[in-house]
Amino acid sequence: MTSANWAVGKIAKRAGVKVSTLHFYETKGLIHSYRNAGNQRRYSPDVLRRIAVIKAAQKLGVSLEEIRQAFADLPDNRTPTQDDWESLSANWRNQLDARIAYLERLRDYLTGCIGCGCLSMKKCPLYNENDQLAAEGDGPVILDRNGTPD
Amino acid sequence: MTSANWAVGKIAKRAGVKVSTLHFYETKGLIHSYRNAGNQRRYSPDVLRRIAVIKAAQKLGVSLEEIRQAFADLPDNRTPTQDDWESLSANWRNQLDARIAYLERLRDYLTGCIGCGCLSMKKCPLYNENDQLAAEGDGPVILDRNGTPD
DNA sequence: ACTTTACCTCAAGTTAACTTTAGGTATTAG
DNA sequence: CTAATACCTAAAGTTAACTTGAGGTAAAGT
Repeated sequence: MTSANWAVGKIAKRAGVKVSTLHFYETKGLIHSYRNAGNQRRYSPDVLRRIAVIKAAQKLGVSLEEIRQAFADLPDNRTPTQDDWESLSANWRNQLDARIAYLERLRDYLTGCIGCGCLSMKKCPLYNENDQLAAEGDGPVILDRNGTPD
Repeated sequence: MTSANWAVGKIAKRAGVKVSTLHFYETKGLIHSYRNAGNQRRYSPDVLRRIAVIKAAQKLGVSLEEIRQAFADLPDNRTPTQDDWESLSANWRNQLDARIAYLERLRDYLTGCIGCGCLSMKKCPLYNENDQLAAEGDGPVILDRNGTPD
């Protein structure tokens, strides 16, 4: 069995997070601890890698809830092996690619919109991209010349 | 003078936001309204463009506070003209470029880290990028072989 | 005129991801 | 053995960006 005798303060220091964060991650089901005779948390060193995965995923823009689900999908909830991490990262990489692509599209629109005066709510993709509003019916519309109500 | 006789519900509908959002933006100093005899808000149609700018900026990842500051930097706090919007967007574009570059770097690391087993807290850029933790002293460190505490 | 719909203000609720505080126990250093 | 740390739990506070609710007024439709 893995040695599980690290106290929470030691783990926190090594991982570069606060003790309260570890408590919090535990309540969220992201990490796990054992208890010693005095009811204090003791950790297997595996938890450090798990925290590293959490922190890395957060940088990719993955929420704790998504991370929790990814961890939960691991067979019997164990700490990810290298293979597990590979599939997690492949998954998250797709999300990252999508986010990058989205921002790049915005950047292009932003460039295109400079000086074109197209920042009218209905036409400009900067405003409407990914909005259902862009369709028909109510929602953003272009102002008429004189801007009178009704 | 600009006609300022749009009621908040009309503006909300045209802009595709809730009335409460307009109230909220007003308390944050992002938009401005006039009052009629019965103390109800009335808007100049300019506000629609301002909302469009807010929404566009949010998509770029700019916070409301940063938007407020950008608006406040406009001479006499007026609605941005095309030139104003150009300089705002040039500014925000830089931020966007930086964000994209950052995510691209993460993507590269993610690719590089797949299968390399480097997700150890001290070495892996996925964990340490932009962290002051990466330097010296306390902070994330690599586990030793046997993972014993102290 | 009367009734519905739109507004108003102020306070409190919401979500994510934590941190802080309070009151109390376990460990550790000397 | 004792004092200083380290831990524990549960609850409340924090920030951003809004939304919801309560109690009451104004405007609009018929």
